Order: sequence, then C-alpha cells, then structure tokens
Amino acid sequence: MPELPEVETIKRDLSALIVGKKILEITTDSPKQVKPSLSVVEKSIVGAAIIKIERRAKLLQIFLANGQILAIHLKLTGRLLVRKKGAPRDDWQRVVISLSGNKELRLADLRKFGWVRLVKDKKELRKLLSEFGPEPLDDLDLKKFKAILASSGRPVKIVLMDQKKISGVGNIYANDALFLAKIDPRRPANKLDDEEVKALYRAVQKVLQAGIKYRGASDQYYLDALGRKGSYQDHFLTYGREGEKCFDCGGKIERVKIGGRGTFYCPQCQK
DNA sequence: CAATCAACCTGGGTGC
DNA sequence: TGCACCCAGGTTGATT
Repeated sequence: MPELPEVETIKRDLSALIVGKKILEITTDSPKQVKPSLSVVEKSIVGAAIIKIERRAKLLQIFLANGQILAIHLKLTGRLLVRKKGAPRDDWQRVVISLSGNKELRLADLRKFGWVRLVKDKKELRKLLSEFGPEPLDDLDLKKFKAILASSGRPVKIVLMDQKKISGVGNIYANDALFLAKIDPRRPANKLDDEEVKALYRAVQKVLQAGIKYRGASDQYYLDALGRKGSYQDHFLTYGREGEKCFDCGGKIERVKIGGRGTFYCPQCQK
C-alpha cells in the first residue's frame, strides 16, 4: 500500500517522465474517483502543461501551468502508471489522462478508493495540506516528535499512523519502525521514556529511508510509474511475517489487531 | 473533544 | 467444484 516511500518514488518517476507534457484528454469509467466531477476537471486541465510534481504526506500534486493543481491519492491499491498511447489496458485501469508525446498517465486501482481531485489554486492546496502533520524526513525534529507522542494516550502505533500528527507513515513502516525501536505497538504513546522516544524517532527515519532506497514495498499492489515493483518487501522486519522467525531473537513474530489493523511484532524483543 | 467504528470497494483466500 | 463468507487497510464521517 502506498505510504511515504512509495509515493515519493512515484513522485520522482513522474518528475522525470511527464513534466513539460501537455494534457490532451481525461477519460474514466469510474467517475466517482474524479472530483469534483469529470466535466469540471476536464474543462480545467485540458490544454494545460505540467510544470512540476510534488509530494506531501501520501498526497501527490501535479502542478499545471494555468495555476491549478491535480491532487492524487492512491489509498490502498492505487497505481499511477505512465504508458505509451495505445498500450494494453492495465489491470483495474480507472482514469486515463492523455498527454502530449504519445503518453498516458493512468490511475489503476482495484478497490476504487483512490482519487484524482482538481485543486483550483495554491490557497485551496494550502488548506488541503494544512491537515497534515510534519514530514518525518524533513521538518519533524526530535522535540516535535516527543511533543506529539506526549499528546496522546492512544497506542503508539496509532499515533505514528495518524496523518494529522505525522505525515506519510502507514501500516508497513509503522510496524517495522516499532520493531527497530523494540517498542510494543500497544504501548500508550505518552508512556514512552525519553530513550524510547529517541529510538523510535531514529527508527521511523531509518525505515522510511530504506523504503525510498528500495523504491517502495510491492507487497501486493504497489508498482512504480513504469509498472516495476519495489523491493522493500524483501527487507520487511515484521510486516506480513506472522509465524516467521524474528531476525533478532529467533522467536516467532505474532499478529494482533490494533485499531482494527493488522499489527506484526516480536513479543520477545518489543516491550 | 477524543476515541471508536462502519463505510467506501474488489478480489483473493478459506471453509464447508 | 461451488459458494457464502471474511479479510485486507488509508481516510472520511457518523456515532458514542
């Protein structure tokens, strides 16, 4: 599922592949995924050139020369693919944006949770982005991180994944970061001591940087903009490893539910 | 206000 | 083999 490293990888791919192209057409057979509506989006973007791509949290932004922005969220199973015009239809292809240079930008999305949204100007974009907490690899320092954890008695894993508090961390990287920091994911966030907070801070950065280095985790659905898999799944520490051996102590990785989500951890190592 | 939980969807897996 | 059922999880929005 696309989290910070996956979306960052796509952002970098798109920056190389489609900046400078002009939008020629947008079509969809899943109109609910285009907001506010296909016709409004069509009127606003056709004819406009793409000038840059940005990422904030798990949200991609395609900036257009006319001052408008296309914001794209991939949610659980979204893929953003750059294909040659006329290339075979992709699995679960939902939205196609035709570009100059005989290219197409396609949103493919099994579960149809992802969306493409027209943002009218920078002001509206600022409002949209203001909901997100700091970026863990950018403007989240240890002091801020400490304050965020201290502000909630909820399980630390839930706080890590709360986009209003911290941007970009989803289920995969939250599990692995907590393993590296040797912290039980159910611990109340405000009950960690200073040393644990520091270890978790470093662990979050470490797993996200590893995720980017390996171009994301292709556990089930994730592919980069050219349809290639990432390889972070070959380096999972806990995620999806229920019943397998802990890399540290050799004990069994267990699975529990926290906040309704699958959570993997080593009961021996994580206290 | 914070916490909880269903809803949004589809397809893969499971158990009978 | 067929079929009902459950489950996956990012985010929103309703409810407690």
